[in-house]
Amino acid sequence: MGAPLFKSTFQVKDYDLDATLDSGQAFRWTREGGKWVGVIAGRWVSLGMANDGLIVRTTSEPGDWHWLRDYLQLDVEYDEIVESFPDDEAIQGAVKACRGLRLLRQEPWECLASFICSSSKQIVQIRQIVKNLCDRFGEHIAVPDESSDGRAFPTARRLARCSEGELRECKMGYRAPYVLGAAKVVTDGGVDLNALNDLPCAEARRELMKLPGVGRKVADCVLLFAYGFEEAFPIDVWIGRGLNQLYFPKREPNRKQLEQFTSTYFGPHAGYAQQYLFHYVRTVLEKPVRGRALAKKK
DNA sequence: AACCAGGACACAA
DNA sequence: TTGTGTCATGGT
Repeated sequence: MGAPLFKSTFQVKDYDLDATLDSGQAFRWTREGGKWVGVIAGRWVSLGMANDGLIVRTTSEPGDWHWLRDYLQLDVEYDEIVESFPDDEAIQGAVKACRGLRLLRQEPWECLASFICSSSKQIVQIRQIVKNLCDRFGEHIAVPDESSDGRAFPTARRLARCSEGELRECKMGYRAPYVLGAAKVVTDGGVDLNALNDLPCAEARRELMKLPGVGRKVADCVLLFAYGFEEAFPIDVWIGRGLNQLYFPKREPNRKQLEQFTSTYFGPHAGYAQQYLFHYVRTVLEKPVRGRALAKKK
């Protein structure tokens, strides 16, 4: 039979669970009957909202909830963050439309491997690749219902033992050698993921970019979503188009110029601003036109 | 049925 | 240093 389930409630305010778990920063959360089911640090977890309270069910012994508070970032000063944004129409509109959207604090290796797989992929496909990896190579974890199959995200050590073909069977295509190479470097200490917390953001970024398949954008995602470097501002195709539309409707700057702009303009919590803009352009601005409106001109 | 996706990389200029 | 073709796979 399944593992016993422990329930606890956390008082939260300004926390939009749906937006947070479904905004393209983490890829394993699934909706199951009004609740979100996922895995945090090898623990099966179910999350739900009711009466301004966050209801948590987990197979992990209650007591020290630090792993949960840290992952969900329950203790951040939300108001201070959104009030630090510049007072322009675009970002203020995004905050107004997405109030309660949060950044998570994910495990570095899972975040890193997932975003190596993310390049030039739609979010639904990234989720499928990550699921394939977990189903094939993740350790079994305790689950409340024996009919379900809970697994942790596979360790770097485990993936380093895979063949490139086994990874390609997870449908990650040309990213397979990247994931394999990164897993090997991380496993034999070429890059120490546990040491990046103590580095300045720029140095941590340089370390990450030593890994195969990790360029500026993937590195920034990991810096922001796993290490909490809030000055990191990942620029993908959506953010690039969004910034062009909202801030530079005529000029159309290139990627480097956008990096310059975003490194100062949005302030010390720029990474949060980035997540608001990302969610905003995807759920509000471009919904009716599905991208065509901003196609390359000429 | 084309077009594009939370890009990185080797290679050109 | 900045710009282009290529790389799998599948959603819309």
